[in-house]
Amino acid sequence: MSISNPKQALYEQFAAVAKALGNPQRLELVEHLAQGPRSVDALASKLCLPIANVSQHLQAMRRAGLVTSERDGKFINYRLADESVLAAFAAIRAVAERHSAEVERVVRGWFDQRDNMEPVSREELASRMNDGLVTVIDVRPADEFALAHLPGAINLPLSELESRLPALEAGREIVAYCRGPWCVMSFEAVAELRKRGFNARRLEDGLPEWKAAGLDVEASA
Amino acid sequence: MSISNPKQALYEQFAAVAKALGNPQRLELVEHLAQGPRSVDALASKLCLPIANVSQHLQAMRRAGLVTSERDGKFINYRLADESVLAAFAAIRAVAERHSAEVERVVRGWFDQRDNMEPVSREELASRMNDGLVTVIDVRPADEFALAHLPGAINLPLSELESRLPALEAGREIVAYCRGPWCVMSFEAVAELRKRGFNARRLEDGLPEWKAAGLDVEASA
DNA sequence: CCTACATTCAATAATTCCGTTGAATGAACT
DNA sequence: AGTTCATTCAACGGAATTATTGAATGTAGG
Repeated sequence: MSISNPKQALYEQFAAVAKALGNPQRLELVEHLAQGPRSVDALASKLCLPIANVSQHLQAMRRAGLVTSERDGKFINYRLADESVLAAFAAIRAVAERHSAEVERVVRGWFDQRDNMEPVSREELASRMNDGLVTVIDVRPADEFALAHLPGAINLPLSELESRLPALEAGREIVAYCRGPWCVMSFEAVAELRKRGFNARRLEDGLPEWKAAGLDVEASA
Repeated sequence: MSISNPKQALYEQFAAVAKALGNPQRLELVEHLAQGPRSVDALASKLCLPIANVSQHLQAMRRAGLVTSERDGKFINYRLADESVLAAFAAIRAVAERHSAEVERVVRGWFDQRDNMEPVSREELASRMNDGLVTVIDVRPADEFALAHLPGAINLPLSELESRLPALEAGREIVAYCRGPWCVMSFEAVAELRKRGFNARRLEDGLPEWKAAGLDVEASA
C-alpha cells in the first residue's frame, strides 16, 4: 500500500475499483441500487442477508467510489455514484458472457427450447410500444415499479404472476423485463408465460439500461 | 461454489471476472497484453516480477476468460481474449477517474502547471496528422514499437529521450503517446520535453485504443 | 430523559488470495 | 539420451476478504 511509485499507485486505484466489483453480493447490490436509492435495511431484506453484512459491503463500495450515501432521518440511503458504475458492471458482464460456458449453461437451464428465446432489443420494443402492438409487463416487486417503470407497463410481480394471469389478453405479444440483462425474474416470468401458452419474450436489458439510454420512464404517484 | 441457485451462479461468474481484474499486477499485465501477445517470460521481465508469479497471474486470468494462451515452440504466448477485456479495463478506469482523488493527485504530481496539460484526443490528433502539423513520438520500448505504432510516429523510448532530443525540431508541436491512457511513460516524456522548452502534449489514449477505434497502425519489418 | 430503531463498529473465525521457493514438466537442440 | 530453457506445479506462510456476532452510535419520537 506504499505510495512510492506513482505508476503502481494508479494501478492500485484501478484494482480497488475492480476488487469492489469482485464479489457476487456486491454485484447484486449494484443491480438493486441501479433501480434507485435504497436504505441498508431495504437492501438487506431484498437480498436476504444480515444487515451488518450489507452495511459492510456498502462501505467497501463507498471506499472504492462505487456508491455514495446520504442520511435521511433514521435511514441512510445509498445510491450509485454515477452512470460509469453501471457501465463498468455491463462491461464485466460482457466479458463473462463471451467467455463463460457457465453463463450459457445457466440461461439454457431456463429454456429447454432454445429457439425464439432471443430477447427483444430496446429499439425494437420502443417502436412496437409506439404502435401499441405489445403488452409490457414489469415483473419486479411493486415498490421498485412504483419508483420508475417503462411507460405503459403493467406491474406483475413474479410472486403474483400465476394468480393474475387471467388479466392478460391471450394471443397478444407480451414482453417482460425486470432489473437488468441477467436478472432472473424476467427469465422465470417468460418461462412461466410460455408454459401457459402465451407469446412472451424478454426485454434484452432492464430498467436501468432503458433509463441510461435516455428513453422515457414513468413513475407512480 | 455451489451451483444450486442459478441467480447466484451468474453473479459468481461476473464476480470472477471482476476479481481477476482486481489486482494491480494483473491490470498491468492487461495493459502490456493490450500491446500484443507476449510470452510469460517477456511479461515477467517487463514488469520486473518473478516468472512463477506472472505465470500464476496469467493462469488466473485465463480461468476468468480474460486471456488465452497458445504454445509457440518453447514459449507460451498469452493474448487478451477479445476487445471486451480492454473495454472492461477502460470502464473500471473511468470509475476510478471520477471518484478517486488519488488518481488526480498522481497526475498533478507530474505537472506543476496544470494549464494546457490537457491531452490531445484521438480525433484531433488524426486530423492534425493528416495536415502534417505535428510530430508524433512513441515513447514505448523499441520492441513494442516494432509490433505496431501510429503511422508516421517516431520511436523515442523514454530511456533514450534525453540523448535523442536534438533530433526534434524545436517549435513544432509534439504529441507523445504510449501504452494507454494512464501509462506513465507519456506523462514523463511530456514533462521532460516541456522542461526543455518543447511544445509537447500527450495523446489521450494509447496504442490499443487507437487500434480499437479502427484507425490505421503501422508495423516495422 | 428514555425508548425504538437504523446503522455502524469491533472482534472473531473460516476462507481465499498472494508472493516465494524449489522441484517437475515439456519442447527444442546437440 | 542428455541438456537447456520456458513454463507450470506444489507447498508454504503471511495478508486480505468474508460472514457472523454482539455491542456501540446516532437519530426520531414520546
